[in-house]
Amino acid sequence: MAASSKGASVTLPKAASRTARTAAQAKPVRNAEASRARILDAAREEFVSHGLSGARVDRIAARSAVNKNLIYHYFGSKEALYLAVLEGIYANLRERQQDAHLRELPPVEGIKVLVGNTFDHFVATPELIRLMSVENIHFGQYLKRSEAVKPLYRGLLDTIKILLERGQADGTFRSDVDVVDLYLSISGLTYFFLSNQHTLSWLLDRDLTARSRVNKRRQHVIEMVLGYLTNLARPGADDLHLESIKPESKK
Amino acid sequence: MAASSKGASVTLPKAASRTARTAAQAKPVRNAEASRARILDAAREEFVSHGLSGARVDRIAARSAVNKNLIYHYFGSKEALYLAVLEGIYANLRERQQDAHLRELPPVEGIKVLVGNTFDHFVATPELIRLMSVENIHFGQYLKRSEAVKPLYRGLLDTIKILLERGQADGTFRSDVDVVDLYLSISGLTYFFLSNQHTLSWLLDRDLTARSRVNKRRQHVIEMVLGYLTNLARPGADDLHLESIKPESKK
DNA sequence: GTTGTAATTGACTAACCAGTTAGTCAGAGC
DNA sequence: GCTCTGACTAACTGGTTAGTCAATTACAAC
Repeated sequence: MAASSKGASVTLPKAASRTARTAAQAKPVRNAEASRARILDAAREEFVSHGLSGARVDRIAARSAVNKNLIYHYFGSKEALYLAVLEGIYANLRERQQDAHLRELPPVEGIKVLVGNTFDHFVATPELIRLMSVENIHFGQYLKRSEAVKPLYRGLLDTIKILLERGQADGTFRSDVDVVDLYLSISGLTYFFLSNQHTLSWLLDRDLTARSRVNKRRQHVIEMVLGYLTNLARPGADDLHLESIKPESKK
Repeated sequence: MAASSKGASVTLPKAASRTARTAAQAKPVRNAEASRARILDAAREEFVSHGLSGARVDRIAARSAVNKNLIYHYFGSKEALYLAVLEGIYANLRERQQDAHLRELPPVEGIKVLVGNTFDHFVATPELIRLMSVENIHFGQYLKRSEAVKPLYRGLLDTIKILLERGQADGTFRSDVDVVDLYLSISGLTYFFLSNQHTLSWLLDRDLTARSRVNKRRQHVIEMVLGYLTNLARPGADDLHLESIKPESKK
């Protein structure tokens, strides 16, 4: 309405330089794919450091050097953008699913490598843990909209199961192990340490982000899992069982 | 400025009923402590279910049936209110610190009860885990302002240390265990399972909130910790050590 | 070179929301 | 019964923020 009459008279240094660049075979002026990718990158950073409610679309636009409206053009809404980021991060996990080769290793060796890989992947991808936390704060409601992620877990569980059964068959591993529990433990031993690093460092008066601490933790997690699996004596198993499961004070 | 002249002419049915109630020795019309408590309760609910950025002060006011400004009168700001909630939740942990009696138990029994108690407390107080997640999303910056919480952890760590050392002295527990790592493992085995229940239930196609699952998990966590501690063989210890700590692909 | 299409933009808006202003009201102490 | 303090409230504000409107521009195909 107001910005109407500025038709042809203005100088065009921008357009000129753009055409020049294009002629010089440099980056094209318009590049949908690149813009989309830049938006996703900036959005990941933003959601990772501020959560879903704390994230600001304007900040994402600024970070990706893109007009805010382009974000809505490509993704439709803040929540849809968040979901896209979430799927991207989980899809990244696909790499780790390349663990089929572990299935042929000796059980102890296989578990050792698997636990180590899990640990390393979590350490190398801090965004993963932070987004998992964010998503669980929101009761996992966004992840549930994405069917794509689910199958990835099947393979991981299968690998653990195969290693576990082989180890049980040859008498290396104890027999009373549930695959899901084992997976939860492998992940949990690493996850808590990393997801709560900030509060824990403060509360325990130890710098848990220090490289030496992280390496030490890696070692401990592996030893814990294997120590449990290879302990065939099952200490206290006599009175450790069902009768000790109290109903709990849950209303 | 605008709302000036409405001095004495208005009807006072509210005031009348209030006086009646007061006369009848029911709840007093004004009660600072009760209002403060109601605000804190509502705020805890709100922060637990929406996080810090997602929480709405207006909603807290509505939930606690209190005028919004009263919240500012008592707490000063949304962040200060959040901190008050946080301190309250952690102070609640003090209960669990009543574990001095564990120190006299036989080591295996002591660890068993300690792990069970930790698990039960987490299960019974879901707000604790959710607020811990929220706080870590914010890099623990609010908790760090509260010096009150820290000492609580000292006692817990001491208890674990005493049990551990007694178990090592009498040959029940392995010797290469770090107290901090052990504490992190005890908490982590429970925390991950509970904090990520929503996404995990979906991804693993198992209802992890089911009572039977939770009981099963409790059992597993106890067995894992004790299985590790009492495994004196230290399997793979020969090649499990320092040389396997790779520098990792960290930039 | 015209036309169609998708990329890209600036300017705008309506709702929201933390925090404020300017008070009223209840009761304790005198 | 007056006064002073602190509990409590209604109405408002200014800045923020997700989302929209109405265009303009680059590029490709014809």
